[in-house]
Amino acid sequence: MGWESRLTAAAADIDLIDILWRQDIDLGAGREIFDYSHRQKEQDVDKELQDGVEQEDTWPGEGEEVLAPNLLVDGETGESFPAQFPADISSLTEAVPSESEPPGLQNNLLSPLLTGTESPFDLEQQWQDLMSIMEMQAMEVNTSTNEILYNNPPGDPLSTNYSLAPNTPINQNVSLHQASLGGCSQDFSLFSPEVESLPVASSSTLLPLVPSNSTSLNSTFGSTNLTGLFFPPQLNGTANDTAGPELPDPLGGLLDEAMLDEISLMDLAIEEGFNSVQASQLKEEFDSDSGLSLDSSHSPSSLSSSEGSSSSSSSSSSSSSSASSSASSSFSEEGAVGYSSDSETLDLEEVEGAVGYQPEYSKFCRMSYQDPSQLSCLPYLEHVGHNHTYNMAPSALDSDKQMSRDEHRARAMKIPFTNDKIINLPVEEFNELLSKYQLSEAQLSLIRDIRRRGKNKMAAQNCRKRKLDTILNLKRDVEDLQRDKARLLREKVEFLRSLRQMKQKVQSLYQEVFGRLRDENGRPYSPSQYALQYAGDGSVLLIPRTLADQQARRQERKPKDRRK
DNA sequence: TGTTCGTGTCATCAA
DNA sequence: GATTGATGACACGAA
Repeated sequence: MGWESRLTAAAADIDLIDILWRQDIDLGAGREIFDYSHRQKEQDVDKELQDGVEQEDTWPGEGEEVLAPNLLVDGETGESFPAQFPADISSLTEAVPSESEPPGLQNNLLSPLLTGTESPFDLEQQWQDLMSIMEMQAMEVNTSTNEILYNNPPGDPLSTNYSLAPNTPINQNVSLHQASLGGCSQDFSLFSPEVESLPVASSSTLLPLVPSNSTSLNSTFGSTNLTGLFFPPQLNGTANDTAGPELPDPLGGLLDEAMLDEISLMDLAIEEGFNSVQASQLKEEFDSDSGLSLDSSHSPSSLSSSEGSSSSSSSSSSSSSSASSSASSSFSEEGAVGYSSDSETLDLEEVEGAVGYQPEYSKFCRMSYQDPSQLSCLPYLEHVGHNHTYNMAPSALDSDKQMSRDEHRARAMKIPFTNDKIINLPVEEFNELLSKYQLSEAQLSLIRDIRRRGKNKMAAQNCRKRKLDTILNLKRDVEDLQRDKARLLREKVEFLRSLRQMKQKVQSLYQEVFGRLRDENGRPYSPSQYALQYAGDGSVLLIPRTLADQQARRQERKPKDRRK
């Protein structure tokens, strides 16, 4: 049963909450801000109703009948709102606005639980968060966001409204004592030295908390008028003020459906087994401004026709095959060529054992030399079979007709050894080979050119592969960093949400405690005249608002002085 | 027909 | 100084 439907039992309450909500929605406060405290009060109401005790409104003259005349009309929303709300029912120190203070100041004197910690989360900060998360949505590929946001049981109004992560360290059963101790002391200015030094016993204005007896409790919560009971005019006004600027929903406008849909799409890509590169390509479907288009659609199996033909043709080269055994050992020792687009030259073992680059990213590359397994026959490097540049006419295609330009030149110049040897032999062996033959200057020049071009060709291939590796590594790094950023933003959102919930709990506890307080005559204290304040020892004091105002101002000055 | 890609080649630099 | 590797730039053919 949702909170709205429950509220239908008290239409006046709905109106009032709507008024408050509409006033605050501009400031980013979600309606759920009101929901939690209301939910708690409903529980109390149910409890009281079960006791069968029907009581009057506990705030003298603060029922709806009295409330109505005090309503003011909001110039912006056109809604009515109570005229003299105290700044914040949850304010424990400085949240005691004097009624003579201007509204602006009252806003600043909201609950210390809120004001004291809101500075990092002011409106500007919220917008920065919003923008950050808007960036995050474009890169987010983690599934956790959806899980956190959507996996709440639908029947749980708390989790539904607050989207509380399972591990969010929120104690749902926070007691007043818990709320006033330990962990809150840092964030909430409840335990200021001023508070601790208050002359508790001597001050006649300070009233010790006297727990109401059962009768007064019943008189407090027995009312069926939820508005008058839980949101007395001033308290309602406080809730309004508090929920508005103080408790903006960090997720309110951030994780909208469009964003989550996109995140879900990216999550789906991951869940469907896409690897990071594929996921990144999917992302490029959305945002293709990287300038890096790694075409993975070209599988390594799609060897170009030129490669295939060159491979087959070169493998049948008789001269190459005869020299392969002698040359290959030298190549390995020399560490010649890593990968070879003209991989026709070396057998697979030598290709893999040689220097160069293993085709780690072969699936991303169109380069046909990426996959050694595709190279069934691996003759010599000089048999470059790229048919687009050096191939002979198709009519000349037979086993050893597809030769490179240098091969043709070598044949024309009657070079007595293979281009493979020319290119890949170590310098000493190469010179030794040259010395065995009587070669003309033209032949020697051609041989040196062949060797230079052959080595440079392999170097160019290695260079290109290296460049590709660098690009891919950078792309991977970018993805990792984007993932980290998204994770940190998610954590920030969760922390903000937890903080907001804690504030709401404290606020609710304040309301509850204050509402139960009774003076000597059994009447409740007016929130416009009194406020609760925590002492350093964990006790709670009821102090006049004027004193609380002074405390609040002192608290406000402190951070300013610190900045100076 | 223009673009993109893969490749070979040259020039240059550095080790 | 020669050799070799790396790399930018260019040209070419193929898709």
